[in-house]
Amino acid sequence: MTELWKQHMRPYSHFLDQIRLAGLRPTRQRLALAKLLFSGENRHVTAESLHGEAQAEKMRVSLATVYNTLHQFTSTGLLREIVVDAQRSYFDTNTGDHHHFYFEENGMLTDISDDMMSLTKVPAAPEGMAIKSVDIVVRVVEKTQ
Amino acid sequence: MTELWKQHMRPYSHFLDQIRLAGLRPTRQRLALAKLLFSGENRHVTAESLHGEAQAEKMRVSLATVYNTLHQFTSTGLLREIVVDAQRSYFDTNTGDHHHFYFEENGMLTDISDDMMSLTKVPAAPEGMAIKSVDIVVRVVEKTQ
DNA sequence: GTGTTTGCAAAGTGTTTGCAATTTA
DNA sequence: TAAATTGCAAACACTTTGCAAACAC
Repeated sequence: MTELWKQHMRPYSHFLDQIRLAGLRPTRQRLALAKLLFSGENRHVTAESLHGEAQAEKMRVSLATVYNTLHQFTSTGLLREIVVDAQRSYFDTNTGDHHHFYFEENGMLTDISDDMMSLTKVPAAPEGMAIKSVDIVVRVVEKTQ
Repeated sequence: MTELWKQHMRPYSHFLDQIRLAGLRPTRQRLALAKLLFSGENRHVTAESLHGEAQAEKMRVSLATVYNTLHQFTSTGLLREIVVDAQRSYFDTNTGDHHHFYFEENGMLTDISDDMMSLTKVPAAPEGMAIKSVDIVVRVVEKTQ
C-alpha cells in the first residue's frame, strides 16, 4: 500500500480491521469492494453488479478478483450467499437471520426480517444429518389485474 | 409413431394422454422421459441425471431434448422447478405444496410434506406485487461429532 | 525476501439456440 | 402437406483456474 493510498483510506480504517480479522490481507481491491459493500445499508449483489459498480467508481478490480473476494468474504462470514436463481449467485451483506423476497421479473432481492415470518414447525433433520440453514424465498411477480 | 412403437407403449397410454392434455405431441422422446419421470414415486431430477438414466435404458434422447422437455413439462404444470443450487436446475415430479431438504454434500433433494413444516406468519407482498410461491429449503450436512 | 494476491486469458460447466432433417397429425 | 419436434454443433452466460507479474508484510 502506498502512502497516498493509506491517506485516502484513513476514513475507512474499520474495513481494514474487518478484513484483517477475517485473516485476509487488506489489499486495495479488497478494501475497495468492502467499501462498496459495507458503507451503507445492507445490500444484495452479484459478481457482475459489484464489478460494474466498482468500474463506475473508477476502482480498478478485475471480475476474477470480484469473484474471489466475494467467496473469501463469504467463507469468513462477512457475507452470506443466497440461492434464488439457477443462473447467478447473489451475496447478502446481512448475515443475520432473515429471509427474502425475490422479484422474478428483474432479479431484485429484498430482506424479510425474521420476525415478519415465522415457522411453527420445523422437521427434524434426517438421520445423521444436521440442519445448516432454513432458507425461505418468497417469489413475487407484478400484480396483473 | 410406428405400429411397433404403439404396441410397446400400450401399457403407458396414460402418459400419452397426460402429454396430449398438456398440449404437446406425444413423441417417442417425450413418452420415454415421461415414463422415467412418472412411473413410480415422486422424483427429483436434473437434466444430466435424467439424460443419464435415459441412456442407461437405451432410450435415444439428446440432452437438448431433455432440457426442452423438462421446461415444457414445467410450464404445463407436469413438473416444478426447484432452485437450491446456483450451478444446476432441479425438477420435481411432485407439484403439490411441500418443501425440501437439500443435502449439500451430494446434491440430493428430498421432500418435506407441507404438514411437517408450517409458516405462522407470511409477510404481505410488496406494493403492486403478488406472491407466486413461498419456497423453503432446509440445507443439511453430515453431522460431525 | 517470502508468501499472498491480482489480472489476464483460457478453460470449464450447465444451458440455450439455429437450423436442417425428421416426425406427427 | 403443414406444423411441430429433434439432434447436432455452435453459442451462451456465468464462474473458476493457471500462472506470471505485482504487492503486502
